[in-house]
Amino acid sequence: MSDLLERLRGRGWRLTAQRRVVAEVLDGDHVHLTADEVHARAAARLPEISRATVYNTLGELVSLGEVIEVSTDRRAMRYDPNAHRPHQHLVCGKCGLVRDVRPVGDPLTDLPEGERFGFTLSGAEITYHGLCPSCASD
Amino acid sequence: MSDLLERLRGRGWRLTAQRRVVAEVLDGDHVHLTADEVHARAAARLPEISRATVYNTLGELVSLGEVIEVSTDRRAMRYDPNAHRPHQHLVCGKCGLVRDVRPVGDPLTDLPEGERFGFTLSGAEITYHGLCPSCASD
DNA sequence: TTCTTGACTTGGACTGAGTCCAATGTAGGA
DNA sequence: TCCTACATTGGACTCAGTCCAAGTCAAGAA
Ligand SMILES: [Mn+2]
Ligand SMILES: [Mn+2]
Ligand SMILES: [Zn+2]
Ligand SMILES: [Zn+2]
Repeated sequence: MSDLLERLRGRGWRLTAQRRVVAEVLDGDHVHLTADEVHARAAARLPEISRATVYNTLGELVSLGEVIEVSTDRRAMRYDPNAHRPHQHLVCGKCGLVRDVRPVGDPLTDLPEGERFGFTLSGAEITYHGLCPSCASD
Repeated sequence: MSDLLERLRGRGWRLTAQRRVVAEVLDGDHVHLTADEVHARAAARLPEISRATVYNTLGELVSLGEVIEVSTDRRAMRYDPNAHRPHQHLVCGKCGLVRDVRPVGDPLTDLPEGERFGFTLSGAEITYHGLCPSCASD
């Protein structure tokens, strides 16, 4: 994650305490936090950080391609640091748990020419829905 | 569409003018309107209809399985009367045009056992992204 | 090391989408 | 025709996110 910060500094990013804690909070696997969750965790380390800065920083990380936005429900957008390896999402409909998954094959090839309506395709997003082990046994 | 209204009346639905115009507005193919678009079109026929009633009616149609909710962007939910035949969506990233598409195969079978994390799967939603013919030639 | 300055951060006002509710109206059975 | 449980209404409210003017500060220049 500090290699991330170095990379961004090389791209002209000013390294502030606020940006550092946001990057730290986003470290890990299967991380899909909302902006307010990021803010709460960042504020635990740096109490004066504002919501506006969290939104600014997340937006920059997204446009720099270091974080992707994922919407798993009709509520808040989630921020995912696993931007380097393409993947899809498996969501528990009861507790909201999100796992990164890699289906076999390229989703784009499943859409036959006759179903493309002349579009130029650029990508596909898949959300698998189900119940996680602990929610299934309730 | 009036067969829909009959079916719902058989299920104890009171047939009001408001519900009738909401159902009429949702008729057609490749229809994916936001609640406010439904409200605007319904109000053209029945000026006194309220936003609250449009939301109530759409919510009922969704829980009765007659309409599905689709979120194609980070903005408003869209309401899709094509609830009878399972399908996926192809979205133009520029103008927002949405087409119903049917990829080959069952998306669920593309997720190998080792990538299911013990979940009980219930469905998969795919959004294909691209540019429609007129946006691609700009 | 200090200076300078444009980039960064801040709190709070604002927006858009959606929910909730108490008061009012009405579909449809008796 | 009457009754009433169900439906509709406007407006207040919530939640996620955006915007802004004022204040702060990282980091290059000297
Ligand atoms: Mn992910
Ligand atoms: Mn559709
Ligand atoms: Zn669960
Ligand atoms: Zn287009």
